[in-house]
Amino acid sequence: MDVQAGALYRYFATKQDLLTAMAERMMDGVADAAAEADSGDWSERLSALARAMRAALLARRDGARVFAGTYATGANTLAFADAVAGVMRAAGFPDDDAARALYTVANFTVGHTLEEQAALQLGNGGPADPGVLADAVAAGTYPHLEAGLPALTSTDFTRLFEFGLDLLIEGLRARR
Amino acid sequence: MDVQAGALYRYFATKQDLLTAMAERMMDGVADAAAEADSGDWSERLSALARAMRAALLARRDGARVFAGTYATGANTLAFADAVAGVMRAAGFPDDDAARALYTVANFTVGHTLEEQAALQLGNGGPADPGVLADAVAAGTYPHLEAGLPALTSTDFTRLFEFGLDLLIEGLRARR
DNA sequence: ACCTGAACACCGTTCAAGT
DNA sequence: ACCTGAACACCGTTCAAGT
Repeated sequence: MDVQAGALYRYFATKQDLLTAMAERMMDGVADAAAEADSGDWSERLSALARAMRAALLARRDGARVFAGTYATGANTLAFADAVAGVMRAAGFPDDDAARALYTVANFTVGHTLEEQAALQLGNGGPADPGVLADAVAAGTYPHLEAGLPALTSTDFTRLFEFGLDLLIEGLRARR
Repeated sequence: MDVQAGALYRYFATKQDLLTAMAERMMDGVADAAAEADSGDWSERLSALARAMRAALLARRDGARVFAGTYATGANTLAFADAVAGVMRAAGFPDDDAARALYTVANFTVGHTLEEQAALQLGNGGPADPGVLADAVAAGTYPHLEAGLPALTSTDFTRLFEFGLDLLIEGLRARR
């Protein structure tokens, strides 16, 4: 914005408040992903919500860090949370499990995207480039990491996200 | 430490380096949790590693935030990663799935503990107390959140962590 | 009503000077 | 060898003064 930093204090009491408003803004429309899911299957609707949240965080520089650093309780964020819990309850899960599943999915999504965006910035001329991990593994004796190095240094974060999401959904299915 | 801030620059080139060293220090001994697990079952050994990591982050103020903000590739962190991948490979998972499972477990654990420590600090005279969520839900129309409010506002973070961990493990079992 | 510009306290970093 | 003290640039915040 073409404005001095101090001018923002007319609209937000503190920088935290500004960041919280930004987090709220990022979540705009994310809850709609459930209704837009192709099938009526609960697992597809849950996946759609998680993917929409990841996409929303990825759309802004440091989106995950901003979201993780705030305690957003705005309408968009609550609508998203309500949608996730709603999908779970409709699938037959008890109310408290639906609430816990919401936290698990959200925490995983934020944790994943936090790492994804951090890796993106390291690639963009940051202090440590991705080769650091390969070098560190080569320097020590980590047989299991060495075996998984292709997957560990892969930049296909979508696949990594889908892997974790699949684990959560299969875990939910087993508990149903 | 009884020392001026500037004195630390004899040991660390930048504050980031100091934080990375702190992250490394927190992970000291966490990898040993796998060997100390009661049973030889892979799921018990994996759970033990995840619990040990959460405990290590919880042991320090802002532990999760420090860990999430660094790109730690020290011996302790790599030993932990190698232990997780090792448990997975021994359980029969292919190398790349073992690597991805490591990321999923780590991202979930960091994401969960990040939120857990944030909530702890909000309780300690922070700007927003836990009642904020209840108030926000009461003000709007969020039927599914209302139904799950007891679980949503619970301070039993161990139970919440175990719930998510169980989902991941059952998801892994289904894929095995 | 809304912004600028200057000021303040604070923090990351540097470095000459002390011991 | 290791620390202090002062300095610098930068950032979050405040506020009087402008339009």
